[in-house]
Amino acid sequence: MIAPISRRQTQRRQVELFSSPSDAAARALIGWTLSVDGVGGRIVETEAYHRADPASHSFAGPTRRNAVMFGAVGHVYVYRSYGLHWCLNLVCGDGPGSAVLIRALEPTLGLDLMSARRGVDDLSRLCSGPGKLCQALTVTQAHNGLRIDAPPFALEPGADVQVVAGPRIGISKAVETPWRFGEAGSPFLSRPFPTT
DNA sequence: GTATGGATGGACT
DNA sequence: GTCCATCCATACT
Repeated sequence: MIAPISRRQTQRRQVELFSSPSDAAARALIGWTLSVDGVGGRIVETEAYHRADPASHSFAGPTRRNAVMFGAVGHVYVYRSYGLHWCLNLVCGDGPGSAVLIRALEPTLGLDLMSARRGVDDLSRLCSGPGKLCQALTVTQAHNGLRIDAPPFALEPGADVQVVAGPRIGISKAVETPWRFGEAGSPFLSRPFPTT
């Protein structure tokens, strides 16, 4: 059993993470534990976006919808997708307009609550997609702009894991930029990574 | 003012 | 594999 790291250590690692370029941050986030009101799990899949990226919401400059992306790092940007689902991003990067989309979690905290919210028992389908994990953690527009290092959110570093990269999902521009990251072999991904 | 399309998920064939 | 539910920022007219 590994001793829990100190709060100070956690803060130091968060600051380092938030200020990294979004692709490095997206890769580094794999293995961290994210929770909302004590419910959540290990991050196993992310995608990076940044200001000069045609696939990014921030590409066209600041708007009311994406304003959080141009604000302070360490805050969450929540947006509605296809009029139906919510997607959770962590603002982080070496310049304004960068963020990391949290795409999948390995459920570890509050399993019963997440199952009930999702109406699904299968752990591998509980948080295996950006819209699913928001439903499981009850993340909505109301969370847009909140800090990820303060309640109801919590973000804790985890052990290093083997990370694989691939093309991002569901975008029509910059399709080949390999800025989707995931834990190698995890059964909790939204989709498998292409085998290279 | 109207048109459009997207960082999706689930139900269905 | 296909289809559809249904919101909102943006790009037009």
